[in-house]
Amino acid sequence: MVALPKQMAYLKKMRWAASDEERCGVRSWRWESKVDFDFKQSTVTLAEVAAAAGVGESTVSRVLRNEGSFSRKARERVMEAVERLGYVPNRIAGTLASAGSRLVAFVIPSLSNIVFPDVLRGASGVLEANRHQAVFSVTDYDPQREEALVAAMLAWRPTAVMLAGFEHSEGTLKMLRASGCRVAEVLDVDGTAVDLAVGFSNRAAGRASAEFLLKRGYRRIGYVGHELERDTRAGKRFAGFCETLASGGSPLVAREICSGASSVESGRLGLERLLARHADLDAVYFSNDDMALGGYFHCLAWGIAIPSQLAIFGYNGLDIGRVTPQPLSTIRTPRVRTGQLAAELVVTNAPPQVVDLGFELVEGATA
Amino acid sequence: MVALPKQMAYLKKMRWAASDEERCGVRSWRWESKVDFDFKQSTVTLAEVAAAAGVGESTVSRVLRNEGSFSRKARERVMEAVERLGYVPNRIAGTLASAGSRLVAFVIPSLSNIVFPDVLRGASGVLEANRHQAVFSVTDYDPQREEALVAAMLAWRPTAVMLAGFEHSEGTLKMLRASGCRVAEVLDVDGTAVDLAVGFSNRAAGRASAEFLLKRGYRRIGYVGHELERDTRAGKRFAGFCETLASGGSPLVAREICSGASSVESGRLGLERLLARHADLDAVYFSNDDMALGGYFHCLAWGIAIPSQLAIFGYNGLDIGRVTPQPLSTIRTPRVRTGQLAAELVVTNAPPQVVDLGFELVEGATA
DNA sequence: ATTTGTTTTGGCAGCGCTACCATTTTTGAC
DNA sequence: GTCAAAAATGGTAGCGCTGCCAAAACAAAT
Repeated sequence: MVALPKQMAYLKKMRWAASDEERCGVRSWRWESKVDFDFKQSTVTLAEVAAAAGVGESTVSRVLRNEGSFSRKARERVMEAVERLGYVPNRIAGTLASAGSRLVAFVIPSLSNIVFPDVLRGASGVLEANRHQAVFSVTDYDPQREEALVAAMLAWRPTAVMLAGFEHSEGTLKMLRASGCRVAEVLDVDGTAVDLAVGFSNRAAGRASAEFLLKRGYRRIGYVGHELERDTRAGKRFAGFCETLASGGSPLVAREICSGASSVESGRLGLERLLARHADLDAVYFSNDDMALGGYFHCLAWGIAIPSQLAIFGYNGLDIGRVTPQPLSTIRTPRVRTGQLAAELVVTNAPPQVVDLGFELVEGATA
Repeated sequence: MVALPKQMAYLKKMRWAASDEERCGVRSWRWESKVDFDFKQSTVTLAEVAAAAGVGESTVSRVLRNEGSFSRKARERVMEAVERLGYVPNRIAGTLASAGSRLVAFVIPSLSNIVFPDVLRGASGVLEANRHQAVFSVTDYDPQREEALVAAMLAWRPTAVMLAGFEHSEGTLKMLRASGCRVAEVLDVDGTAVDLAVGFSNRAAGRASAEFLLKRGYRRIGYVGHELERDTRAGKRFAGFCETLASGGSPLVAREICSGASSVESGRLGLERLLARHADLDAVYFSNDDMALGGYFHCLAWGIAIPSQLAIFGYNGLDIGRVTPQPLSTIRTPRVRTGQLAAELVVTNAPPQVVDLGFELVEGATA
């Protein structure tokens, strides 16, 4: 059912361009398609191309895949026919016949958290260069959905499935193992891989952050994060962080967990709430850079001096953090590289392995 | 369908083992897989399930798709066999036999520009709810690549193809029209649609921004943008902006075009360069919020008072702009909704139409 | 019981392509 | 020319599933 919003509150606000067309409002109109409205697939098949070119089907197939041997003349005739008929190969049929889908499935927690688009971006280039294609779906950090989506993905007989981290339901793991396709678990190395894993240690990142803050002399340290049960990698960072703080003799003073996904706004609100309870903190660790930026903005807005009055530390190393008036202190992670490498391992059919790409601590100016 | 195992032990308490290996470096090791390293696809077929269940193939097919009629008993026997054998349906074969891929192809310019993940996010939910799947590839704003990628996508006989905007190569258009699959062009309405279009008017957004700035009394206005030939929607905004400025009697004073994609850093550098040439500007329009944030940070860092000394105006209405110390003045666009609606139109096989979802001007505090 | 109508079932022909193999044509060395 | 080796070609059997159809089983009404 097409649900066209009839009246949206925000539209009333303003009207522009009284002159010609009214563009700002919701508007919709029919457009007489030149396309035949009976949307059936164009049905030029390889057999038809073969007939048109006056060669056998096998020859057409070989020419099109540039594989096996065929004469220059055959090639020309085939290409001519392909062009003339507007033939588009059917990979569905091709895959069924040859058992090689060249499809790589991504089952990721979210598209809002820039981390995952980054991985997709890295992988996407490599896949394309190797004539593979990316399919994806979004779990919203829900293991149940992940399981259902993995099942759906496997139905496409992908070359590989890529998932975030190691925490999956038993059912998911079982399916993956039974599927026979490659599995790449990315963005973490703290756990047991099914097959391939590419990423970095979140726990170590948490520890490194704590160590840095301690070394800088901060002692009353707090944490602002988002839902940890869902984002298990953030949970691991937090655990590593607390661990090192504790063994350093300055255990975490307080934490504020914001419900929902991480966001700049959550970070800002989280810090506000945390400081309301503990005004004497001298440093705050955030679950990631988005959250940290929110904290940073809070401080800017309220005139809290950074880092003398309060230090801020994030995670991810987003580009934006390098351009803020004071560069954000954070840990930069090779997310794009993670996607690239995972894709490379998959397309080269590399043996099972875990690759730790490490991370880089960016000192910045906020801690 | 594969029965999904119930309990998930996915939250197997992670062990935060003591300080063992140093995780921060690059490291990689082999892991002895329990999976047979001959990665052949599991080969349980529907026929085998039928045999195991003691029913015909058709019955299995009907049960699995929950379509047509079958007895309760048949259902039970089939499900039991499916579970016991770990059968995963093969959609490749299913699609070939039934001509309905339930695949929606996205050919988008970029994953770095948050706009596109937003659209994907909106579409993704709707598609999933309708048992469709998203395939995507990235053109990097290159029409040639777009053409190649569309061709590759069409080989999967998708239900629909979604593209950004209306500017496509002749070849792309021809293929799309000939493909017989639905086409949705998103994020713009200023142009001629092939089939479906969902978005908002970039021209009008540019005009609205200019009108707003003029109304606020700014007269010496500049522009900082990124490569316009590539991002045609940004180009349309710019055109609309200049148009209104000119007809308002205060034509654009200067512009600074940064090479490469839009980014916070480009915005900062761009503003710096622009001000070096024209110190007397009283407002700057940016090609989008990322760029505008960069400009905002530049001002913060250099003590340029906003908006009294210099006004800043962006485009997109990113969340982050609402949380900066001064909320960013910008135009908020319904990107997620665009993805949703486009997906809805596609899955409901709605007639060809263009839907303008409008936009909202956010006054903010920077202009 | 018999008839009529309804539900359930299984067989099988493709879907469009590739893999394999057998056949034909070409090439090159004598 | 001849002959063996190599290159080029075409026929055809599936890949795993769904759609169609006829057959079988069951139910309801006489």
